[in-house]
Amino acid sequence: MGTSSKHGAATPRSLWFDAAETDEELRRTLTRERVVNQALALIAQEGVEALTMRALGARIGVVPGALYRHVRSKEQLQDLVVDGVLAEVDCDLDQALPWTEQIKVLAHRLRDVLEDHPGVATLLKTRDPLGPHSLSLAEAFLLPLHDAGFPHREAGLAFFLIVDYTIGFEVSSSRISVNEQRVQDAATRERLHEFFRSLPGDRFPTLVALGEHVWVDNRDERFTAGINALIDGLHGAQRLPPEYTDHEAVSE
Amino acid sequence: MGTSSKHGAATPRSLWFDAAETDEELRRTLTRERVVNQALALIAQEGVEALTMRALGARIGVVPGALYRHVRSKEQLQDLVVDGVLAEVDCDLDQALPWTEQIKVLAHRLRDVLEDHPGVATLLKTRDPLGPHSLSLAEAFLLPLHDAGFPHREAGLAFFLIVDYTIGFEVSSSRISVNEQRVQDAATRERLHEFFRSLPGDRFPTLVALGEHVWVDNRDERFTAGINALIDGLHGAQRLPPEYTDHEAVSE
DNA sequence: ACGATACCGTGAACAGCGTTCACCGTCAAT
DNA sequence: ATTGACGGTGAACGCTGTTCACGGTATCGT
Repeated sequence: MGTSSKHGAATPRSLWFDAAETDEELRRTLTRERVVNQALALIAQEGVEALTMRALGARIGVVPGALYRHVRSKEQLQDLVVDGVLAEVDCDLDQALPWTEQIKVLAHRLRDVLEDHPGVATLLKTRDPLGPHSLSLAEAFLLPLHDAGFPHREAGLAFFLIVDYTIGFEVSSSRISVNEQRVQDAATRERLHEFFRSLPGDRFPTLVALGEHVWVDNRDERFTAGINALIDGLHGAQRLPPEYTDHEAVSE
Repeated sequence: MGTSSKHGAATPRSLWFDAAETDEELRRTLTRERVVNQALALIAQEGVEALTMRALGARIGVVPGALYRHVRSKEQLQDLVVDGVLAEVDCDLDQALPWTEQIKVLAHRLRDVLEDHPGVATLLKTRDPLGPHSLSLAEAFLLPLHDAGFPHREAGLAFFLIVDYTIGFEVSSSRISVNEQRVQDAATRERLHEFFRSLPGDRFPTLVALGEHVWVDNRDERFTAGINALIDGLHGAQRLPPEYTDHEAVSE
């Protein structure tokens, strides 16, 4: 199995089983696991854009090129980081709860973990999650949906709807960076409100009226309300005929 | 907010009114407008990651540094590109339609435009859409919501819910790939299905059962179903008491 | 126990990136 | 006709991801 390093045909399995040989690798100073852990630590401390092969090498005390013995590319490293973060999501659910509650709990757990690792959501959107823990999470989402009676296709749709929203929400609302100012900075927010007030009221009547109430730092509320609305929509769609999605006239 | 980088100041207005002096700039060979247009063309032809100051300069027939006479940084260029794309969204709505339909139409228009400019959605998630056309779009979304009776805060929540989902969807689904190849490719999709079948069935029972039905290339269907569910959820929430979002127990 | 061998970090290099800046030509205004 | 600002040039700086020949080291077969 250890021989699968170079021409491994690069099926998704490579992401999967390569790390299984932890027995021998434990004694070595530099392992793939250590590289990924240090990458996570680096991201936690300095943000996701500080994840640089050189910076990571320096942090571990190794020349940049050495990392390539354990990781095929920076992209793969990012995949591994993503999966490492997703591993923190607790996928155990109380199956006695209604499916709507189970999904809500899981979505909130996912968001909390992403919140703890700012910037990682960005990676999640860029790469796609086929690592073992990503799949465990998918399984955890799909099971309640399936048990609730969603047919295969609809369960898939609902799954993507929830996950896309959760990740997308986190990507867009958590753009922070360490040095740059975020909206919850009071001064910046005040400038933003002033900006809205300065807009031409004839062109953006609703916007200037609602502006200060819209661009506020109420991310928790936004996410909770979003997930609730979304799941309510799914709940309603569940009891409708399968032709439910056929509002073709909409997309003109 | 991410629009201003280091030298503070730089209120959002800069994005707005800088380009207002088009009178004199028209006769010059290289204008900000031309730079942005060429950037859009470059992205359309070679993808968003091909947008490089050097490549853009070469395409225009100019040394890279020359671009900085018209654009403060690559970040600002990206902001301008985003706003240029958003300008293509038709914001006129038939106010006779129910608000749900208006929002659906608008969301679909937004998605269609983003679909026409692959990769731009990525920029949208990274930068803050505060350009004039971004604001027009926000206005177009907020008006029907406001008219439908959503209070300020709830209109804002609904607006972000819809926009976050639409953009997030486009970001994540426009580049689903396995080892760099898109899922559209039938062979790759077959490999993906095979991958799902190869998964340990005891760990991912639902996943292997639904796998082939979940990861399929039905993005149009996914988006339509998602938007419908989402708006139905909003529609339902509209008639509920404001304490509606207080399922605090959910986030454990 | 010894030599072969596979492993793995080193150091240097390459190509490309965004960005800056002194320089100088061209054009508009005085 | 002189001045002066504007704007493109070319070269450089410091950064990035990635590759590769070179050794040293630890393991394995005999």
